[in-house]
Amino acid sequence: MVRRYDPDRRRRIIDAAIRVVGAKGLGGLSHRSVAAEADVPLGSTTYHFKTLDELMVAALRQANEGFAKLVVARGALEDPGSDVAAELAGLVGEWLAGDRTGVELEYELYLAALRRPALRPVAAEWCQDLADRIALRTDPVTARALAALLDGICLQVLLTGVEYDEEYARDVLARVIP
Amino acid sequence: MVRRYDPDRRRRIIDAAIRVVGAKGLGGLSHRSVAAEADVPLGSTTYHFKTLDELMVAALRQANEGFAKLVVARGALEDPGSDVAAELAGLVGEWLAGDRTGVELEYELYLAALRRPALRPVAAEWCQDLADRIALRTDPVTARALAALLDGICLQVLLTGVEYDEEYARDVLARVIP
DNA sequence: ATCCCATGCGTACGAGCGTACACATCGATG
DNA sequence: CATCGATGTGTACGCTCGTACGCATGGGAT
Repeated sequence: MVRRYDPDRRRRIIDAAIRVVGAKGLGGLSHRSVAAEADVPLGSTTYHFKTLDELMVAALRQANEGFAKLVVARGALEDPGSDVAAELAGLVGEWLAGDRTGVELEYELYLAALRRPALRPVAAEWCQDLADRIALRTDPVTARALAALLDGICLQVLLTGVEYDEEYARDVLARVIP
Repeated sequence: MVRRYDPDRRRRIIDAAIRVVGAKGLGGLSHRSVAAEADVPLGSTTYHFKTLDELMVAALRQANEGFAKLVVARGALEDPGSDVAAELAGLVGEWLAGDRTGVELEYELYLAALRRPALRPVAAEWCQDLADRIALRTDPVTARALAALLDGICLQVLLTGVEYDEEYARDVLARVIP
């Protein structure tokens, strides 16, 4: 009965949800676990998010900004003279290099969209955003293919435990660019 | 107390598990749901599979043969003179065309493997198998890239709801082949 | 023929879950 | 200042779950 009328309550719940998914996976996400992590009562999470899907969508939306921010921070895809394949390969390398919690989170939510229609639009947005960014430097068809290949490469790294090989990525990405 | 000494008990439980995952997703898999689907008592599933992970591994291993069987049935990748890109694009088209239960199942495995180390080897096997098959017709590096691109394309189709475009797939796959 | 134990069966327990709902508390509105 | 709605809080209900455990059974080893 202490922290009443918290203006950031909603945001804090979303942040907590991201931490929970990062720590325990999507399966560990529940109104209760989020409430505990956010240090708010159970009723508060159910008030702001009637269903778990709603909470997931909000969390996924926020988490998905991770890669986008990396792109901006790196200033990738900006210089029209640079090697697109090399830039993308480097970008993914940096993304995978640090704390992989964010990466795993993105893909977990991404793949969860397979079974949860509510997440589908968010996943589609993520695809589209990436393709759009790449399309600044290539034609749209190539951009979509590059996005698909990047996804595939990331998944292979995450799932098979194989090391990310930036050389290899740059090479095969370059092949897709006509 | 009727069906005692069922020699196929284990197999029937696995089959039931596959049906359950196909119908309700991995999240719907539980000892109880499988027991109900297989029409066996709860104790029987827990006896044959101490943990859910064990059951998942068995079920997914069996389910993963789906794509491989399709490859064999189609006789794909056999004729050394054929167009590899076209064959792969057609294969995926056929895979995605019919009942998508098997397809979703495969990708659900990916999702689960992200968080469950027990499933990682199974996912890795699937990746490796596909790459090996393709490597019959290309060098290993290209094969791995093709497998990644196929994954990415499938995911885009499954997640964004966009129609599978075999022409497009054939085109971009061909670009990867040197 | 006897015995052992892998296998099958039923039940019970405690934990965690989503949901619902009644009550408390402020901010804004008039 | 009075009121009302939005927001926050606490609790309780009914459900499903994994797990454990005791008993039953009969095939195969001896």
